[in-house]
Amino acid sequence: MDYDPQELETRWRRRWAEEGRYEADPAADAADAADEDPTFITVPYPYPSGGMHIGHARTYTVPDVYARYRRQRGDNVLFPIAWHVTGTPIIGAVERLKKGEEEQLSVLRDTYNVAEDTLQDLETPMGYARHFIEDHYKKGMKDLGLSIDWRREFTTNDERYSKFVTWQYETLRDRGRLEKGLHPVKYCTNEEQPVTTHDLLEGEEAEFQEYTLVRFGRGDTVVPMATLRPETVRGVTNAYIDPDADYVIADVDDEEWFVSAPAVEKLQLQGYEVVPKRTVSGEHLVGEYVTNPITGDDVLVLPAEFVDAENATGVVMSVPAHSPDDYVALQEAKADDERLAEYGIDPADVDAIDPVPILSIEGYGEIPAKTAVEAAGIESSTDPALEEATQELYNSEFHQGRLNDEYGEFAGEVVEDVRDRFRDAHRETGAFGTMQEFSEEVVCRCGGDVVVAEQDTWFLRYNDEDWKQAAHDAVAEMEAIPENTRGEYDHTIDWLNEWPCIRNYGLGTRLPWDEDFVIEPLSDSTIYMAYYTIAHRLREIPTEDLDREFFDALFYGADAVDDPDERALELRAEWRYWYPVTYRFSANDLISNHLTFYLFHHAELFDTEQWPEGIVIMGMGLLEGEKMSSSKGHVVLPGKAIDEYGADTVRFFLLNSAEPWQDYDWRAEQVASVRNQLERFWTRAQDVVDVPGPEERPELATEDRWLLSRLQRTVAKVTDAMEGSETRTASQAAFYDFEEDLRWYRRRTDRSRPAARWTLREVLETRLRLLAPFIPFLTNELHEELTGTPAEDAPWPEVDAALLDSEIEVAESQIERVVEDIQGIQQSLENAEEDVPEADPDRIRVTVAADWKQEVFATIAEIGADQGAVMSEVMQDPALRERGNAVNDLVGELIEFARGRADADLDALAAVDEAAAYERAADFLGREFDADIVVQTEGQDVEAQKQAVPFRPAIELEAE
RNA sequence: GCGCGGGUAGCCAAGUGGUCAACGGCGCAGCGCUUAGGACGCUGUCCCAUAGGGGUCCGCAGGUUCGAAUCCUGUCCCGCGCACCA
Repeated sequence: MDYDPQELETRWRRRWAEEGRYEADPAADAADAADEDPTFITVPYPYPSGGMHIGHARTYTVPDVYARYRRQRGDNVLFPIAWHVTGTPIIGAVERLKKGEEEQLSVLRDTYNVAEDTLQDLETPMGYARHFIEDHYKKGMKDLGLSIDWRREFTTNDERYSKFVTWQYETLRDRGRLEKGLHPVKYCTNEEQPVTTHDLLEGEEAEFQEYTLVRFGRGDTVVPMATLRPETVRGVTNAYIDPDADYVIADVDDEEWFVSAPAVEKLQLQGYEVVPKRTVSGEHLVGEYVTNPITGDDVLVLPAEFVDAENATGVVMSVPAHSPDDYVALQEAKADDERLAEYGIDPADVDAIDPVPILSIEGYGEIPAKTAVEAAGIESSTDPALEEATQELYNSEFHQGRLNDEYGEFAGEVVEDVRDRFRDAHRETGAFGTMQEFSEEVVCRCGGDVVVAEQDTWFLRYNDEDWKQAAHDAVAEMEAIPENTRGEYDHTIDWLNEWPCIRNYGLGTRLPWDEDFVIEPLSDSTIYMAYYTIAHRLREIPTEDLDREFFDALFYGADAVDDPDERALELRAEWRYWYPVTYRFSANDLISNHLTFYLFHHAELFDTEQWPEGIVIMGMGLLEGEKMSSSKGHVVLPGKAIDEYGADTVRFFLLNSAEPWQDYDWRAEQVASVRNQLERFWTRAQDVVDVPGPEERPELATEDRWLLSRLQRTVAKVTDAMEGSETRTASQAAFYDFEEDLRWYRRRTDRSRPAARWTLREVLETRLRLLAPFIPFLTNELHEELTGTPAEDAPWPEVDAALLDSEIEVAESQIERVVEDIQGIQQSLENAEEDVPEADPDRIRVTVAADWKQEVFATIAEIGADQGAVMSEVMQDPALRERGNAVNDLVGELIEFARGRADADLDALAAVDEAAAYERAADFLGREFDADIVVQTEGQDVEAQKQAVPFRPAIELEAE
């Protein structure tokens, strides 16, 4: 029968669905259930804001392979899936669709093949989600043959799920892990509401920057200067303002402030009470003096066009000693008496301004900005090198600059270490304020300006020390695969601050005590693995019964509430049966948020024994060496790949091309080659199925025993690899590596022998079981043909120690070695310019080393690769002593050979009867080289022309 | 800047102290099989070599060791993540 993956895969899919093959439940008998150690595998639920591509296929196939492996090992395995729809991406996608945005339509039509008459179904968020769930993810997952328990699926917008999340957040609040506070958000001044990155036209990369407002004063009016370098306040020599821009004098809280007009709204949005009183041009302040709140010095305000009134307060302080920008600006101001005079400034006052250094740094002079400007040869503020010089000096000063003595308690410290403390100290005294601003311009899709607003929000207190400690404990107790990711969790835990966990709009669960807000996606997905264990049975319970007490009873037991709901206690048994999660498989970029949140929340809400047992990190996918991108159409859809190659090929490629945590690259050429290999495997397996061998195990030839021994090694290696989720190593060993052994076996032996047929059948059955997690369709089919049972229902193979035979393996590798040596000699002879008849020999003479040489090797195998010890042992033997130097040379050579080999291998080698091994292989060697093979022993039959050494027989090619 | 990963033959890629001129795949070449092609099998694919050999080699430069692709130091280059975005 030809390999027809479409046909056979369709059949198995139907069978699995009809049988409910992967629906997992605790054992009916409670006592049995208590004994079991079930396996619970999870993977982050997909976000159906678009279709599924081949990268997703791998994300879900890796856990599937592990799940299938554990099932064959006899575990009860639960592998569930659900759908994450929380937040704004789906809403945003629907809105772009409804607006008829070309790019969005193109992604839907061209990349994801959405039919025209289906598009209207996508115009509601859940309609949109449902389309991608059903037609893409679910279909793709079923086509791939994922062993998912489909009864448990849900979406994060379901009302019962919301009840669960409600319980979670009420519990967290009661435990003091939630806190109300202010938080900077992106806010569209046109739409008058917060916006997300997806809503932006420009400035997606913009970062929040926290400016310090240094409260300079002019009389009773505060003139707040915005700076990112508050520690330079003692170096301020003057200020700059845009003389032509609009500024306002306003009441801010209980004071009068002077700020740029655009700053008014920003300050209002950031929690300041601002009432503008009158608008003036910047010129109003030019030529005036303002007072430095730290030093008490009065400094002159100069006009400057480079000041951007759109940024922060529109008034900046000048620190010419440390800012190349300011230094150059000051030079230019000094040089332009005319302009100063226009503004009524006495040029002499400006001339008198000298840079005031406030920190020292190696490699620069007393005035670092001067050094930098002069070194770069900058003469004008328009010189592009100025920006570079500024950046470089800024960096150096930040990491190496030490504050001068006038900084008192802060003196001598490096800026990097002292800036925040210095700033905080002056905030407390009231000299400094604060204001948030973006690092670049941000524009909303509606065209409105986006600014930073401080908004009331609820935070998760990931900064609580005791919570961090609990999360660290969770990391310490779990298995991190690969192990080098462990540090990343700890690092993230240390670095994580309070996390705003609500948004103004989006799908998902409302904040229980304030319906205006919705819990954001990374915060409503931290313990939902627990929900899987009960999802299917929760449907029988009316939503209104799913209150706080219900879940308290479910998760904390009968004693946790006064009158526990019986149904909750039943579900509790299910939860306790499956929990904790054995492995969570996830992408490495989720360590810095989702996975660490997962640990935090488990550490807080559940007992130690319910904490995650392990996390396996998965690598990224490339497509033909490049990043996948659905907007560019640079994706492969699983459906298309499965149509083209079959699901087994897709699975095998995804699992075999790299370990789960390594990056992989989908290359059509390689995939096609995998398909080819599977087809060949199928064809050869059919041969074995079609020509059955003897029922009972016959007398086996050496080659058969060799192959079976290799098979045992393969079983050991594959099992070991699977235990560590090394799917590449495992599938490589079971498929390709063993294929090499088979190739040798086919070459080496007569496969029509009954013993060979029996052996090949044995080998096939074992390999089908080893490969079943990877290519379940094909292996099920063949294993059923072979034995009557699908491979997945057969137990995982175990190493049969009786079939392991190191001696045979070692002897066989000697045969390989002889073949290679003969080929090497032939090659060398063929290199000759003239024809050498021996290159095509009629007779090959293989001479085995004399017995005394074998004895010397036996001594080495016994004692080890120690020249001195071996020599003194060997010299005890008078016969050997007689040979003197020859023995010494031989020992040296053999010790070289033995060094680095395991003792067990040396013992196996010592046990080999070389002559007998070559004699057994003589027919084979004769066929290989089309020559007569003569095996003889040195000193016994004839003396060879060349010296033989144990495991390196003398080989002589002879032509008639 | 902080954290992680990586640089191996034309390409992909295995290899963490000796069994390494370095697994395997792709590509290329020769031979066999075949009407032909494909598939399959065998052989070769850094340089030199008329007997299984020698030389050079694993980003670069040093070092440790009897011995290094593998360990250490320095250096260059590349990829990924760094938050309120799922």
